[in-house]
Amino acid sequence: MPAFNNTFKALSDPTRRRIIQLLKEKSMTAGEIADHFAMTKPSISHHLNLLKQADMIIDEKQGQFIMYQLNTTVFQDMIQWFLEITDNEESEKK
Amino acid sequence: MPAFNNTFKALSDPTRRRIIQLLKEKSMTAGEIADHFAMTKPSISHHLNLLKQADMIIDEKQGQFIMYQLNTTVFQDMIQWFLEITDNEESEKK
DNA sequence: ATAATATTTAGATATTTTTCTAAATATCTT
DNA sequence: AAGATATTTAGAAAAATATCTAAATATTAT
Repeated sequence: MPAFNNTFKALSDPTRRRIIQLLKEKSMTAGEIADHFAMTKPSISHHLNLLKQADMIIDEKQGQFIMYQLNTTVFQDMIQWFLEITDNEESEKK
Repeated sequence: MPAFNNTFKALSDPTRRRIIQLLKEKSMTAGEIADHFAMTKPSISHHLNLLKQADMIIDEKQGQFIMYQLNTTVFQDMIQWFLEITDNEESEKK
């Protein structure tokens, strides 16, 4: 169970948000992802690791490659959080 | 126009998220907010400042007090961002 | 088995963030 | 005007984060 805090932390970095946007379009290998940034591969690998710990992406080894894909379920939970901020009352059934 | 980045940064801290939750219930003065935390007032003031820079709260001086209130419009924008992640295609009208 | 490719891990450094104490500013009360 | 209260600003210290280079691991191809 990934803490909510990890999710927000993961989203606080622009590079990680861009990675999410990229993976929204299609799944990619770590190398492909890294090619989109002016940053070393170890740095991207670190960001991928944080996203993974936040349960926002899923990795699958394919031979010597590692394919990354978005895990959209966490985003649904996020939307819930935001809705509860904006909704006046409601949803407060104890 | 507060950069999107500030909003995500603001949300990345648990204290600030709790402040948002508090203000969701009702507007409060800086001091009232601070009373909910085991943290000094200057620290809370700093968090309030970050939330304000992210345009997530509005402050209004009332005599010697400063009343803080939630600005929900930004949260609507956030929800949009998350919806665009989860929605498959759609909304891609150039 | 060696070499080449893909990716991560380890460790170091620089930057950013959080939090504190002390001081400053502003308002209200006497 | 002096004192009390509410809040912020300034500056410092500690902790967390982002990024790099170098090395390690794993897979594929020769």
